[in-house]
Amino acid sequence: MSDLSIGKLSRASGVKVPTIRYYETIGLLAAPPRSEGGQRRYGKADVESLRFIRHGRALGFGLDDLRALQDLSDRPNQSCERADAIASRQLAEVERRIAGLEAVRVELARMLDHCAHGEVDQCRVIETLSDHALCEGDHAKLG
Amino acid sequence: MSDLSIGKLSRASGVKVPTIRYYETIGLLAAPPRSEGGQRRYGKADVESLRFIRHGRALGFGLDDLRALQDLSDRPNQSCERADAIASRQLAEVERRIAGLEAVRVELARMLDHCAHGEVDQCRVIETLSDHALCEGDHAKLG
DNA sequence: TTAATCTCTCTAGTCACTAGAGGTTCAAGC
DNA sequence: GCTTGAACCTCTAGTGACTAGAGAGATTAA
Repeated sequence: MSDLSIGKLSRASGVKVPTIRYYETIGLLAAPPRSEGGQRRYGKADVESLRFIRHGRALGFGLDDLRALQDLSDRPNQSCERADAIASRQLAEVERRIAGLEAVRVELARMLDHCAHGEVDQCRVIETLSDHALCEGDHAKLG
Repeated sequence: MSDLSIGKLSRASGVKVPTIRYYETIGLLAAPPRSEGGQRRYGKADVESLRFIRHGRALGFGLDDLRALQDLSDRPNQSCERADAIASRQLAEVERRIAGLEAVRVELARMLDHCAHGEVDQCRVIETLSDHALCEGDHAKLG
């Protein structure tokens, strides 16, 4: 009802203009009505919707998950089991990534620590990278 | 000299066949000689090269960084200042990501913890996502 | 020789945007 | 009412680092 242009919606929601249009093309945000000249006109519900998405993205949810969570929030009488499941999976994924990055952090720090800051042929940084045996398998994919 | 096919190189290095070809197209791995029938034939140096790359990727380095580090390791008499700089930047980046993910982990855990496991309209998970005010700004981009 | 496996190139798809070209509409000031 | 400049439109292509698949040719073991 408040008749926002895409630029105003962008400022109100913190989501960039091209990103809003992108969300529309993939069906994550409903296509709004248009002005006579063909420009998009949004209402307050769209601000909420985009904030929801933005917050979810900041928490690392994929757009598919956010679509599912949006669908759930539109049907308030359902069990929130599915929402829980999605969030739990995301938490597990985040924990997995933290663990991976932590291992990486340790190895990078050790590399830098042991480097004598001399010439390349004695450089721990490059040496460590070359010598995969020193680390084989102890750091997972970072996703 | 050991005349490996791309499949054997793949098994020896732990890098998938299409990825090896991809590295060749972007100039990260040198184009090898070919058999009479046109198939790629590799030597031991390629195994080393791919292990170097694989280890670097596992540590989160981008392919451009790995190209730079490769170049450095080919010129052993240079100062390793640049290698140090690249690794330091990477360490900082990893630490930034860990911090971001840690904030995300805390919020996801709180969400799930407070969820009464009832219906969607009382669901903390969806509520928290909707209510961006609860978190505004306290978690950075995850990169 | 034959069959199975491997390898070849090429194109297109992934995710979640981002950038740019080239053109149209809107809103504010005069 | 007119002008100007910002905002808006669509469309295509690019990002990083691969991954998937089609359709054809090469290699190798029995």
